[in-house]
Amino acid sequence: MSSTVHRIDFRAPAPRPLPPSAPAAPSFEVQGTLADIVALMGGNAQTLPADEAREVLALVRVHEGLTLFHEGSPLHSLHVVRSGTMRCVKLDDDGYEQVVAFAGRGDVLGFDGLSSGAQSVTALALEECTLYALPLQELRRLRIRSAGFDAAFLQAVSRRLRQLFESAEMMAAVSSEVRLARFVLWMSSRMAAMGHSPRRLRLTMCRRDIASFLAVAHETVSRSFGTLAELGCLKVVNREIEIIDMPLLRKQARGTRSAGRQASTRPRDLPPDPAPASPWPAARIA
Amino acid sequence: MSSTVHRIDFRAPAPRPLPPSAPAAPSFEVQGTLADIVALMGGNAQTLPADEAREVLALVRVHEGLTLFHEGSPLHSLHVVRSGTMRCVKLDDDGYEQVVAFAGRGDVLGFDGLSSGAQSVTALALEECTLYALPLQELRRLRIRSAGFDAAFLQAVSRRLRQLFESAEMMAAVSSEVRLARFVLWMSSRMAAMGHSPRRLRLTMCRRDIASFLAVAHETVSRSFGTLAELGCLKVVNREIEIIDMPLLRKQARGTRSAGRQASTRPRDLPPDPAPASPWPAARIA
DNA sequence: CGAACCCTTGAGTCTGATCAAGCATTGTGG
DNA sequence: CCACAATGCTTGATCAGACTCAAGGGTTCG
Repeated sequence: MSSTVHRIDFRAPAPRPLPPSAPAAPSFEVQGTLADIVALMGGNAQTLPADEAREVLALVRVHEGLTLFHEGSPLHSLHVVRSGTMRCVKLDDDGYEQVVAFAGRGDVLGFDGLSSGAQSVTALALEECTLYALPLQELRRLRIRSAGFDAAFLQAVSRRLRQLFESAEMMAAVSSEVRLARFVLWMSSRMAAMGHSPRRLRLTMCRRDIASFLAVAHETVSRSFGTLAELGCLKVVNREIEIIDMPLLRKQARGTRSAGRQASTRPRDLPPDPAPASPWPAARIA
Repeated sequence: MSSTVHRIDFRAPAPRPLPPSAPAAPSFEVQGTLADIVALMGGNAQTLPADEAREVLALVRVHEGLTLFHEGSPLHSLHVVRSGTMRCVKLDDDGYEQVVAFAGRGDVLGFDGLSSGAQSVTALALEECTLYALPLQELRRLRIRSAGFDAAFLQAVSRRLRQLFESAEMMAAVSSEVRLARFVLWMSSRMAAMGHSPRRLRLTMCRRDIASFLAVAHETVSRSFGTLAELGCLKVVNREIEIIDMPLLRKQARGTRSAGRQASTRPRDLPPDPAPASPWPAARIA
């Protein structure tokens, strides 16, 4: 301990090349309506007046592997993912990168840069993606023009914020196996929210990305997948995941103190009184 | 591995008692103006029309240890911290709690619940706190009435979002020592942003809270503090932290491959070409 | 076919979680 | 005012989960 000199950085993700400096020249397509994006963000498109609903918005297409925007670059527009998955990374001082989020359909990108005027993460496409581009000026105009859009927008940002809390919960301590189980469940619920089957996932990111996101080594991700498969929770073939036993998977995702002694389970500073059942409405987080 | 049965959950935080079911009866005080809260959230209060600036807003006071709201409870109002520090936790299925954020002056609480209509975390006061209470209806009214408020509000939410990315970066992998170093720097920059000295910190949370937040054991936090002190970065006396050698601390907060061999430093999939200097504006994240 | 990745598996080492005491502080009640 | 209990903080010893290093199959692509 005293000789920190020898400390080796065992940060999970292996080094990545500097992003393929492709300045990302996404092709624009004039498509999409206000009704579209409102629904996308979780608002109620029905309530939009007809004239608003027909407003046309710009769409951007980003090809696999390309960068939509770079950390530190000036913030011109927000983006809302319409299809595909984006990977948000922060560049470490050493050039290592840390995956801080995966953004899918309905997620807002760039909002976190509003307060500083610069992007706080780099966003790359894990697969072919289409996104609504909302120049800040346009954003303001829309929010003023359409109360429905404004509400939906806030909804989307709120969802994003909650997602980050959830991912904090994922990365929080616990063993790597539990972390991965939670990750799979998270992906599953996202799939479900998009109308897809919650049991069959096609991961769009490689092991290393998952590893970086969960803050473990990519070899550990492999091994944990293996373990979960052995347990009968999953069937794993490369990036194809099938959830075999959902309850078991959930169980794995929990504290996993499972069988055996649970001696120290009792909160050690439990007050003398019997502490009645939880006095507030049970949390109903995913 | 095959026998996960024996896996022990080594999640960092020790068990906590169920929150002191105190229903938190905060005392209300009629204080605070719109100009106040706008400045607090990072907006420009100067630009507010005089009549708007004088709008009076409700303040809530929460005493140390008390709960402002519980995870899962219906969302009535957002809150903006004016003084003090709040601790945001998520309750694990087993009753363990995970600290997901510390909220200080200017931070918005509850916004993440907007999309679901329920609080997604529990908020407790680490010390005596005062907060602006913004009932949702009031919030909408203010946003419509005052463009300045609206802008400031978005700013604050944006800041919060970025903070979460930053804390993701903190928890991300790396050794516990590095994590703690980053935590201290983070606290320091927060102090600086509030006009306080960035070298002298009075931590408002106990070791266990830090441990939970960073996803390590509380003993490890102690040891890491010790190590950083030995290295000459810090002086630590209980919750009083003095940063002695800021550059050294920063260095510790980095990848910390420090001296010795740095063989594998070269990104292993560096493209054949010499890869010129970073093509985009250097990231300037704290 | 080779190059470049991605994924998996193995062996060895080390950080950090656990369990267990010990001080230091605080505050409560006799 | 002083003991006693309750917490918070620190330190030690032990053990195992996970990181690193290394190497081998599988794919995809030019």
